[in-house]
Amino acid sequence: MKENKGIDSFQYMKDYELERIFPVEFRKKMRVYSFHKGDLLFTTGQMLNELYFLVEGKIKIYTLTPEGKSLINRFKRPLGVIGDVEYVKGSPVINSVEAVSDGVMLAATFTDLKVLEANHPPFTRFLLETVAHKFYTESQATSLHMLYPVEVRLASYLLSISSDGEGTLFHQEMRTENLTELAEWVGTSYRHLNRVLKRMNAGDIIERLNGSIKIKDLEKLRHLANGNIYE
Amino acid sequence: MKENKGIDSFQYMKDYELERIFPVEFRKKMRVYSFHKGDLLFTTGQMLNELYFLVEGKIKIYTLTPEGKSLINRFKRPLGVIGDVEYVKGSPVINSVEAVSDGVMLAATFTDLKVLEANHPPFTRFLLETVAHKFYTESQATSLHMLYPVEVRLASYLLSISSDGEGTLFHQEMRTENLTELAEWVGTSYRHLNRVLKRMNAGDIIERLNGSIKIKDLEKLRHLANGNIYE
DNA sequence: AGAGGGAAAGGACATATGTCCTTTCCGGAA
DNA sequence: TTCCGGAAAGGACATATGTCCTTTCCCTCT
Repeated sequence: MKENKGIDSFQYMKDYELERIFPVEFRKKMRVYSFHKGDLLFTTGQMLNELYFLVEGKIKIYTLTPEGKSLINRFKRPLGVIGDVEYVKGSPVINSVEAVSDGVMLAATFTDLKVLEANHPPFTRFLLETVAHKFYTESQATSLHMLYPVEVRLASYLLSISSDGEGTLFHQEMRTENLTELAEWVGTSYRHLNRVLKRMNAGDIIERLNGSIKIKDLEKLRHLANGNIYE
Repeated sequence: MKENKGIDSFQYMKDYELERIFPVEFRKKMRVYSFHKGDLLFTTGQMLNELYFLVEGKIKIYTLTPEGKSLINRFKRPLGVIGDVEYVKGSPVINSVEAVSDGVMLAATFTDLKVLEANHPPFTRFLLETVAHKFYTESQATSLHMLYPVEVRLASYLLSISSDGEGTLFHQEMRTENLTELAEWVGTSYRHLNRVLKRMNAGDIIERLNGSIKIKDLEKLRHLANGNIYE
């Protein structure tokens, strides 16, 4: 990730309604960074001195254990805030962050932000809402993970990414970029994920074609997920 | 839980440094409730209209599944804040709350708080710090739960409650109020907890006497916990 | 078309954890 | 002291999940 002065940060701030929380003078102090797919953006334990706003692209937040196991905590798309908890607590980075696609982030230093907070309450309020939402999501996820088997979590996941707006609800097709990643997301091993997928396949709940997963029976899936849904 | 006008809320506010976040005029609007051991204080799904401050006693926050399984998310002692996320998000209560002992809570209505926020930034800041810390803790717990077996979580728990301040570190004795509760806390079944305890016992890591657990080998325990520790 | 590499699928076996019961133990009520 | 009930301990068996490998499949490059 590196600074990119050629990008118009003001447009992004307008698009994502950051103007309300950042006064004009403040906006000028912010920096713009761009990154590429696969970049390791932040690492557990590292100290931050800037708060970041994801305004373009997709990133994933994950935990690495000393033994090398990895668990994806969540994905983020614009508008995502990175480093909020670290800013408030003054603690080192909790989870590692990796770019899933190319993207852009805006940044403001902690020092500037502290000054801003002193004169501009809306920013603190914004942070509060952000963190509250993160907590809420995390809390739901914890319960889901602790109380139900992989099958249920997988069903929830499939439901949450199947855009169920229209009537063309059925036979949704969603190519999983990568089964390994999916496994890390639901918090299980690749092997086991495969096993559960096979079971769902046998139960005519989904259909697997060339590595893609097609939902065949939304009702059964809902029944499996048992009311649980991500986010 | 019921209102108790006989209790001096001002003393509590002084003790827990709430005076900084609540101006004098505001303090008068706050109510005091007392509750008894075993009281069900809040239930999942319920709507709140007050924010609570635990100033006396101990409570537990837990999740109940439709199937009746239960998972303890955390315990709280003074000063604990209850309803912060619900206040910010305007959402129904996430987890149920039960009194573990008799206790006292102060309360302020959401309506009053919104007015307060508009004129008194320190309160918003306080909430932000509270929620950030909750998120941090929750996040650690999630990783621990997802990535390690019960044995590790149990070791972490035992370490976290063994006050390791003095030199009398060894042979700490801590009577688990209740093994069932401990099981819900580490997120496993009573049976399995028992099994793991037995294994630790056989490994001379702990010693079980009349339902109490005595730590025999702190080093082994640390090794098991593998650097993970609650809170 | 042929070769090679990485992801997908799955077999075999071990471990972790859950469920259902039965047996012990211990402290309080009679 | 005796009896009883709830909590502690643990046996037996089923299920969930992990680990280590091997086999298939595609896709791409040559």
